[in-house]
Amino acid sequence: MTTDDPEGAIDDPEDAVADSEDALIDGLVRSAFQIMGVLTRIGAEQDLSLTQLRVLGILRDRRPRMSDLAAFLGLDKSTLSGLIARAEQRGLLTRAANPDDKRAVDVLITDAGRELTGRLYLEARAALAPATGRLDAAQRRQLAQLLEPVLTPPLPLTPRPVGRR
Amino acid sequence: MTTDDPEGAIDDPEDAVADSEDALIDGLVRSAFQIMGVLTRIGAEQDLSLTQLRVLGILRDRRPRMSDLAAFLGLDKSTLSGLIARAEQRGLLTRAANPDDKRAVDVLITDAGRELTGRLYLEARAALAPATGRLDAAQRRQLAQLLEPVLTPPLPLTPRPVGRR
DNA sequence: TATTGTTATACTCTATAACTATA
DNA sequence: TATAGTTATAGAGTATAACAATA
Repeated sequence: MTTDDPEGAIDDPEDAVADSEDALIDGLVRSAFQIMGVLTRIGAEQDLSLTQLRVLGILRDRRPRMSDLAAFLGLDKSTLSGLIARAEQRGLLTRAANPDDKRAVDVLITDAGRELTGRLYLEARAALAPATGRLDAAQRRQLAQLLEPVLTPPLPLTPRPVGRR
Repeated sequence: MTTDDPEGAIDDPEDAVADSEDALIDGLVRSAFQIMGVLTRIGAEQDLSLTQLRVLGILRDRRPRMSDLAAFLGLDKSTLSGLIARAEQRGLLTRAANPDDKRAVDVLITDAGRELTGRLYLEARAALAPATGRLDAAQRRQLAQLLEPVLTPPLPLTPRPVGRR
């Protein structure tokens, strides 16, 4: 693939590196908007914003305090207060005092929230199946593996008490 | 990789397919939130919403009518009216009568909008470099190639007059 | 009649600022 | 003093409904 840019040397190795980054970022950005579109639509059908859906997904195996959750989401703590309050009124999650710090408030998913979240994530998988199905199983595994190093580490899991699952 | 789920048959080929889909969708969703986070932050520094930034990116080589743009973005036309009006007031894009249909309005990027968009996309690439840099160039190319079949087709490009670039 | 786009309205999301309680 | 969280406020994003102009 040559270029007709008179300023750039043809076959410059640095250009090749930059091109592979451009193509990758273009693909990542496009896939991001596509995924967000699916999640936004599925959430909207249940009057859940994208952020609320994301929070519920996080809470499935975590019990973070407000401030940690806000930092992870990149939101101001005041934004999270309202968001959590609305979801709490709908019975999807609860707030509980943090046992170690009387200033802090932990956020927990409820059974109803867990049930709804599980249902919506199945819907998302179904909605994306036509897209992911254009790869075979080996390609899907390879894509997931290549994605792994690019991903930011998630919020740490909250350990479950021994003996429960 | 075995499972301890007592309900599922071990090494069931259908389970393996489902697992590869789950892992892929998990990675795609996580990468989507990561990319959105970067774009949201970069846009916010210029008082641009994620959607406005996306619109500007689309307009770089397209001149869609309002209704087509709204449909592609998955937004109501009334939502787009406000969005475009605010960006137009800032001089980043313009509306022009569609020559073929007197009801329709085309959306065009301005020179200022193009300049800003180019700058922000460079910023996004720089912000994502630590993440994409965890792959070498060959891996980046492979990742982009595997992503390609998964992606929804973009809005059609508006052909440029011959002789211009 | 149907389509394109705008406007009025209402609600959610978001950040900033000011506040209380605790560390 | 600094940190955790809430509330008040204001602006942007979003959809629904009603409307005017054109197809």
